[in-house]
Amino acid sequence: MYADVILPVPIPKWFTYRVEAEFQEQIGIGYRVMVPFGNRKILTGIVAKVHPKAPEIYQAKAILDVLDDFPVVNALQIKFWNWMAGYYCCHIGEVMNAALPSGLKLSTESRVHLHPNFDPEAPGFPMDGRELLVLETLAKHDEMRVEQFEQILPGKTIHKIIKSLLSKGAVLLYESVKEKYSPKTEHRIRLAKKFLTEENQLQDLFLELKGKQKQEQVLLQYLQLIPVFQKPELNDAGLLKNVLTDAGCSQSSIDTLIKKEVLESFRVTISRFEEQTVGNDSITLSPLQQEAVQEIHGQFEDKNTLLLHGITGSGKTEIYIELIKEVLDSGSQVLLLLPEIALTTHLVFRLQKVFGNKMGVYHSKYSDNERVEVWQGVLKGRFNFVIGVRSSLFLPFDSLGLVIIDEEHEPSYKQFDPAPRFQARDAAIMLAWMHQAKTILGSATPAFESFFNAQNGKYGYVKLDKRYGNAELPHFHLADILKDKKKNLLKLDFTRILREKIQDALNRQEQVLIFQNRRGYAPYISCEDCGWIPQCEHCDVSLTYHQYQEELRCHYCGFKEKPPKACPACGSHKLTTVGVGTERIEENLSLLFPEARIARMDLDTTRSKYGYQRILEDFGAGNVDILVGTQMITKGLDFDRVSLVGVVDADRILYFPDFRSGERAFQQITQVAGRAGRREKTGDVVIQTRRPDQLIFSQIMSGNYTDFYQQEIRERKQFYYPPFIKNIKVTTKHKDYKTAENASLHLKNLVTTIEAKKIVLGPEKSLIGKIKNLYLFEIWIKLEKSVSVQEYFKKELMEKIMELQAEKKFRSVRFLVDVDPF
DNA sequence: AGCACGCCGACT
DNA sequence: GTCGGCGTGCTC
Repeated sequence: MYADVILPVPIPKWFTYRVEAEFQEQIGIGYRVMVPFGNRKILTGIVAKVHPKAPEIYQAKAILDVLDDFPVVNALQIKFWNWMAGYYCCHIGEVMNAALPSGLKLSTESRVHLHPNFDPEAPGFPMDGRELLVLETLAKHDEMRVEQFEQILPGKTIHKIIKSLLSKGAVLLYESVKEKYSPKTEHRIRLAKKFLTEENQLQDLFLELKGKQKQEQVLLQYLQLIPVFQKPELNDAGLLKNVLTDAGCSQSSIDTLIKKEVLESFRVTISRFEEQTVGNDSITLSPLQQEAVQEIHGQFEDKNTLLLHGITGSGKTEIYIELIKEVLDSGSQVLLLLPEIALTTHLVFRLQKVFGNKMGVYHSKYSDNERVEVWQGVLKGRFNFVIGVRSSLFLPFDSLGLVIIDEEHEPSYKQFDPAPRFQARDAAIMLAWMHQAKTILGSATPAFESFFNAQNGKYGYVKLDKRYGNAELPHFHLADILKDKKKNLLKLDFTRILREKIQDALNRQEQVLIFQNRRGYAPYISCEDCGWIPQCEHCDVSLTYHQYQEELRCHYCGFKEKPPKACPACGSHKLTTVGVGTERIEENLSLLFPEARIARMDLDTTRSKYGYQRILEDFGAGNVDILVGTQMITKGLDFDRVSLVGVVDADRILYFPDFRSGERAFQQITQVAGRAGRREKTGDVVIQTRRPDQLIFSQIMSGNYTDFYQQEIRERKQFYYPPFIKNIKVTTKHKDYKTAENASLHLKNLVTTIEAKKIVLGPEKSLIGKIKNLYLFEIWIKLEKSVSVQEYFKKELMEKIMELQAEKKFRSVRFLVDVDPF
């Protein structure tokens, strides 16, 4: 028998291994196996297929070990991985890497042993000083990890020395596999069994303990808590040690009793997730919501995917809950995808109250061990309902009935950097299709792709356009930055109207959100005399000034340095900051409103595990009057006391060189505006711009998504943009500018020859021309939207890339393929 | 992607 | 001489 194994390596090949007789019974699709790879390495992979066909052109190596008693991945998942690798032009090993929580990936460590037959006294081996040092250290430690020698012998010579010792027969080297996941355990104690079976034993024991007060006390306390004769099953479960110590028993007496074998100490595996109360919160749907549920059911008769277009505060959550309940009752599983930030909000608590411990949460800030437990929970049926971020798509579901993607327009559903560069919304639709499940896309401002599909009937469409409790849309105000500037009314980047509105809100003790989509203090600093701007050494960007840490930082590679005292170009001391980031807004606000309590929420203040939660809780508790933030604040804030939202610089969002900038601006401004005023109160939104005459503002203000869509979509059609075509971007990356450009140009020429209806643009320097010392060039392909054309084209494209990489001069060029890029 | 192999320059 | 740089080839 042979097994095709998926390995975590980016090589577009199957790896076939021999299955020895001893494993033939135990192996199957989805089992983790340990296999030798190359000379030294041992990898763990997942079995994708078991078959009797021996590979023809090479000798298959044997599988070393099968690691599981039951598969950790099911056949459907492997099918899904395969689809993803094909669609997003990457290797299945890369998909596997993204899919498995790293706790399920095993790592191997090289360990070194002294050879048992090696006699250090025996002469004849010339050993140099460093070899002797290694031997001496080994003699003391018996066994060591290779990396441990790095402390003793700095430099990269360790491997050579060990190799030399190996050839002299002085040491042995072996690979030890370490399972990264470790279950959480608890230390418990209980009364030894023998005291339960014979009653006299216990009396004898008390006689024996006479005079040993402390020990007696322990025993009495234990018996008081656990009535061992009435309820012997309680004794089996035992007691946490600290329950006794908390009750005043002495630690050492407990230990003595354990030593005397009166008490036994044992460990039990416990879950990292507290048992929640079984959900029993019921919900009542409003008549409108009931109607929507009915409509969804109706459309699901002949549509598999549905767009639920519900404005902020229209009560989508209750509709979700109702539908989830129905599917769970029918015995199927449910997946609810959310953008990361939305996972920290009441929505989760809300759902937890309803679904209790049937619901698993999969968050990117969870530890590895926690993720493995969610994975296993899904595998074993503990969690039939999971709410999680993009990567929860990969959990081992076997019978999904419903997938919901909330805030489906969110760009964070697209993974950029390591392959697979997948769009979780689209992948979820495919996953649902494989499960014969239904999909709901929920949003107040749908992605154009989704709305387009709803319009042409591919998706069902249900609209909720009444705010819950009939709360009204906020009042919008456009503030003309240039006009205020002329009249000298612009103070510290705030127009008069925004300042007044903030003051009003503060006076009424209401809260304010200020949105500025740029972190740091200022985008850059500049010399007033010669115009010099500090650039990153490794990237083609100017450095952002962060005042708080008093440093210049590159947002692309993390490079930082102290700002210079004088201009290095001309020596001038007139260095000023240019532009406005969140830090500066925060500072300006504290100057304008010294009495207000101000907080900031951006990547820099939320880096820690519970970063956002802390800020959100503070804000929710009313300890903060004004919250400044990047797009993070556009989601997940549902606080009744926010009555004003200010957008500092709408133009920044609008003039991004990208065909989606209009769509994005509409979404971001609408979303952040939705935070203003809820329930009975009507909120205010102030948008600062230099171009108040633009049509998009009136569309945002009237909440007229459809008008906006109609107008934009015409342009998309005219200029061949999605959703009318498929976009594929190929980036070439190399440390040498010319090589990167050349590779891109050659690829363009090759791609042009592929027979398909398409337009190829480029090569063009990337928006950021250099990142981490690598130059970036890209070509864009606009491709006809038929599935067969796409499949053919992608196959050809990958072949062309391989062709190029076979050429010497392009060997070290990296080609990154991004399907449906942002 | 790693990692070994192998061929060159810069030092003890 | 050796150490370590990196170009090249390979992984069932």
